[in-house]
Amino acid sequence: MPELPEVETVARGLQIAVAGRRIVSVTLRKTDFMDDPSAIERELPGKKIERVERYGKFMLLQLTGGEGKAAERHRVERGKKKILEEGEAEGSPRALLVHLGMTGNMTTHFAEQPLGKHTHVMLGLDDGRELRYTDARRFGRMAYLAGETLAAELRRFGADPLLASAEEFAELIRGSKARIKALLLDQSVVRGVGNIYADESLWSARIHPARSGASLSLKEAEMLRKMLQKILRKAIELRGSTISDFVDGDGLAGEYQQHHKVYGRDGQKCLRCGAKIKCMLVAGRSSHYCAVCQRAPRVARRKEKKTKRTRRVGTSKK
DNA sequence: CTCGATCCCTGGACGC
DNA sequence: TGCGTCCAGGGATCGA
Repeated sequence: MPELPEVETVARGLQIAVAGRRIVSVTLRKTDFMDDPSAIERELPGKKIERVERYGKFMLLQLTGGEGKAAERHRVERGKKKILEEGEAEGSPRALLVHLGMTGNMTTHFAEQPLGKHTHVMLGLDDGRELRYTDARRFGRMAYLAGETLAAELRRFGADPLLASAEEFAELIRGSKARIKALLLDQSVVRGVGNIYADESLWSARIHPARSGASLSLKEAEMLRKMLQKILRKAIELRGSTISDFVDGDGLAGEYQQHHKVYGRDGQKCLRCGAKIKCMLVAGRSSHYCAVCQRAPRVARRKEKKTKRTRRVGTSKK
């Protein structure tokens, strides 16, 4: 499941593999995960991939230069005013935004290699290779954005956890009554953190996932920031976590899953105190924690005792 | 503002 | 072996 470290891993790989290459062709299969498939078909051919970087859980393929004939015609038709409004004037930034969702990946192939079952985008490159996007569940997203549209999209997201200062982070977290786990997962608060690294950092900082952000002391907020950064850096170093099938551009699995302290360890012993690791739903996500090391807020503690098991009956159909 | 519920989607795990 | 069912997860959206 690609979170910040996994996306960083893929982005770094692609920076080496495809930066400087020009896109010569675009072939799409399923397109329901794209904002505007026709824009992708129209705008990408002729563009050069200047660089590939990570933005939260997104990859940004920064594009420059040449337009396809169709794009040129399209522009002329719309007139200059409209173009400026949409921020597509000459020299304005353009990028292909790629979110890997749960099962997405982007890798280079030789054009003659057979397509995977869930490969939905093939970008032909000027050296004969293909940059392919594969995503079984299509929880990902792909969008071609430029100028102010691109800038506005990027503004929706919060701080990069690796860059956030102590003051900024504490303010973001302590300024909300929402539960800390929900805040960590909220991309408009902090960009890039998903379920695994939220649980891992909360365990390391000894903070219960159901605590309100506002209830954290300055010291706790700073501990959380430090642990989060430490964990993310280490995970990047180890090319992320491979739970089911995540691999980087070289087909290499990540190794950070071997360092998970709580995620997926429910029922096993806490590596710090030996108590049993528990799992509860917080912010709609399974949250792994140690009830001894991470002291629960009052409300949650009461709830934990009362609530046995709320099973929902599936919506049978078909 | 914050919450939970629901939907999207498919592979894999599990029960029978 | 082969069904059916449930579950995972990020994010959008909607109603409470």
